[in-house]
Formats: sequence, C-alpha cells, structure tokens
Amino acid sequence: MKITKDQIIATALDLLNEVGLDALTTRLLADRLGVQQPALYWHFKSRQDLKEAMNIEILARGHHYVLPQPGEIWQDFVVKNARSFHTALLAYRDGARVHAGTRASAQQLDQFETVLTFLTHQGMSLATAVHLGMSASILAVGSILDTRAEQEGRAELATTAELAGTAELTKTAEAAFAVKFAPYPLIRAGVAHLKPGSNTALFESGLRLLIAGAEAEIAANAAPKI
Amino acid sequence: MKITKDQIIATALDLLNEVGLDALTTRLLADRLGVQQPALYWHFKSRQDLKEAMNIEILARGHHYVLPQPGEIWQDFVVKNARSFHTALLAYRDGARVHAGTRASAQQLDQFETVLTFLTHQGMSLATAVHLGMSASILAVGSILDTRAEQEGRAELATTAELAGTAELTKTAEAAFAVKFAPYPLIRAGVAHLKPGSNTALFESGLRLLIAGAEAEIAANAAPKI
DNA sequence: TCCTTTAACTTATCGGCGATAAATATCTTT
DNA sequence: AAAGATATTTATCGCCGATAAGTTAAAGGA
Repeated sequence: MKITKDQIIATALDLLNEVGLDALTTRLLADRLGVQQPALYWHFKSRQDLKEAMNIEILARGHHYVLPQPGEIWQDFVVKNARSFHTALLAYRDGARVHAGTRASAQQLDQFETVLTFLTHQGMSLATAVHLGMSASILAVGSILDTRAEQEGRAELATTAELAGTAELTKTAEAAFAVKFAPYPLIRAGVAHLKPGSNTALFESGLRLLIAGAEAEIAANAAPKI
Repeated sequence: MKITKDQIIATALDLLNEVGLDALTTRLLADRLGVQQPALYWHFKSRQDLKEAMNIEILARGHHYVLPQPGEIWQDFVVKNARSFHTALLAYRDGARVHAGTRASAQQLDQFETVLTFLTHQGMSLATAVHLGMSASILAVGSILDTRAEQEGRAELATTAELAGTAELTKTAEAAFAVKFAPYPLIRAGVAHLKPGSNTALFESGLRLLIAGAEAEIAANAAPKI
C-alpha cells in the first residue's frame, strides 16, 4: 500500500491523542499505517521532521483567528489571536510540547508579520508589538506546559500516598494536593482561585497583564515626560 | 570508590555544560565518576530523579535574590527576583530545559510563598500576585527555550546554505538569517531590535509589560469606577 | 573475634528506540 | 519492453534507560 505524507501526519495526530508524544514511536505509527517502520523515513528525514509537520497541521486545523476584523481594536485582536493559538495547542494531547520542540514555519512567520503590521498601523511601536506578540506566545505555550507538570505531580502524589497506606484520607489526587500544599496557604488559596481549567485561567490572566502593560507603555510614550 | 549523591549531581552539572542535556547519558556520567552505569541507580531511582536534583542544585547555586530588601518596593523586588531566576537558568547549558522538565520542589514552593506574602502585604491582591509570579516564571523559562530554538534554526540554515553551494554569500548564520527573514521586514527589524543577548532582552521586555500590567490592575482596583 | 546484616557496587542482560544500508518491488516514461 | 525513478521491505546497528542477580566491603552485635 502506498501512503502519503498527509496520511502519515493525520495518523500521527490520531495517535498523539491516544498515547501521547512520548509513546508515539515510529514503530507504532508505521504499524497503524500498515507499513514497516523504515518506510516513514522515505517521507520524513527524521522524527523531528515529522514533529514539525505535526505542529504545522495542529495550527492549521485549530488556529484560525489570524486576521483582525475590520475596525477591530488591537486589544481585542490580540486577545482573540492568542486565545486561538492557545486553544489550538490544547486541542491535542501534548500539543504544546509538540510546538515547543519546533522552529517557526514560514506560515507562522507570515502570520506574525501580519500581526506586527496591524499593531504598528494602530500606532503601537514596533518594539512593543514584538515584545507583546512573543510574550503572549510564550505564555500560551508555557501555561500549558506548567499546568501539565503540576498535574503529573498531583497524580504521583496521589499514587504514592495510596501506596504509603494512608489510602483512606488521601485517596484522590485532590486530597494529596491539599496535604502537600498545607504549609503554603497563599499558594493554595491563589491556585485554588485560578482552579477551573487551570492552564486557561493562568493564560488568560497573564495575557491581561501583558495587554494592560502594553497599554501603559503606549500611554507613557504618548506623553513622554510628565 | 564510594560516591555520594552530591558528587553525582556536581559531576552531572559539569557534564551538562560540556555536552548538553541530550548527550548527558547515564553511561557518560558513570564513566566520568569512575563507576559502572547501574551504580547510579542506587542513588537515583531514575534519570528523571537525577534531573530534578540537578534543577534544585542549579537554582541553589544561582538563584539568590529570594528575599525583598527592607523597604523595597514591589516592582523592584519582582524584577530582581525574576532576573535572579532567569540568570540562574542561563548559567548552565540547557538549564531552562532541565527546569522545564521538573515539578516544583519544596524549596521553590517556600520561595513562592514568600513572594506572595510580600506582594500581598504591599497591598496587591492575591490573585494578581499569583498571576504575576507565575507569568514571570513562565516568561523566564520560555524566553530561553524560544531563543534556543531560534538559534538552532539559524545554525541549521547556515549549514544547509553552505551545503547548497551558496557558500560565499551565506556562509555565516547571520547571513542565512537575513536570507530567511527577507520577506518579513517587520519581524526582521523587530528581532534585530532586541538582538544583543536576545533571550535576555525578550525576557526583560516581557517582564516590564507584566509589571506595568499589574500596576494598572492595582490602579483600577483602587479606583474601581471612573 | 566471628557472624550477620546492610550498603554500595559490578556483571550481565533486557527490551525498545531512532536511524541507515541494501535489496526488492512497483509504478512511469520512453 | 527496457530503463529509470519512486516507494517499501528486510536486516541490522548502536545506543539508551532500566532491572536482576551476584559480589565486595563495611558496620555492628553476640
């Protein structure tokens, strides 16, 4: 059976959701495609190459808010654009990790150039636009990775607590979390505050800070000396 | 020869700087320690465990600005604290990658709790303090990872350009960079703008935005309705 | 002092991974 | 039908993290 690059990518994304990035081996992928493992190397020169193709496809499928609406103010556009990116990465298991391990594709550069064009036409300095755009992107990816690490930590806490025989009280990850964070009342209260959809809440709040900061920077430049 | 946990960690950090995280295998490390590879598993239950110990040691060695000075205003403290963290990660090759792959240690939670205590005592809401702290941390790590990916991209561009025979004009990574980004004048100008010590410049500017955003949030809360 | 236990390490090996080389089959083009 | 290009298989390499089982060395009690 002949297979195509697109088929490989689509199947790889299916498997990504099923088993996660670490378990997505070339052998497993080839198996699912009904082909021998080295066949993949005809289409992709390395696993890294495949990951970059997956990243491009993930964004092509989910990241659609790339153009400002007519008359849209820059704050709205930045929020919606960043949300679109963030949501696209969340749509696949380990999507953020896939993205983090890749370099910018031509398409992504195109889109960033468009964003910069829009923002500078709205009167923002190029420097601020670049800082805002890159920081927002980093925050979108980082908030997901961060939350993922935290969840892993909780899962491990729960299992070790269970193994330790204190099963009754600390059976759930939630209870194990409460135990670990007991000595940190502020962290506990603060994290609980951004609880529902943890990484999204973190991303949204960080994004708000960035935009408010950009607004302040614009205001300061408009009236340079007080 | 008997080896200690501390010896292993110290040697691992030496090797980290020499060969990078990916090439830092348990065999290489054991070799350097004059010991057989499985011996490491007496001291650490997995490679991941060792990485977490390395992360803790990296921060213990380089991240020292963890307490506010008497009378220090929160903006100064946040900048210096975040810089200290950022610099600590930069002090070791792949330091940010080591950190990104680990969960918060007790010491790190202690420190974050301290930061939150300080910020809330300065009148900041707990929510804003948590958002600001986590976003700054994500930005510190993310800016390093991002820049690293970009540098790799440049190096590859340079070598492929060389292999393609266009060696004369595009021999350096810089020239290859110029070629790739020719169609993106704004990105090119903007990135050039944050050029020297690229990741540090990106981190600093993002941090400035976050702090300005937190200031705005405080001002808005102090005078809720205009 | 001898014996037992525990700590620390070695030897041997496992299963799995990404990747390459070389042979082979399958289409295209002439 | 022959020749070339395309796509895949078979076989194998070297390396990795990890485990099992055996060995040495030190410590501690009788």
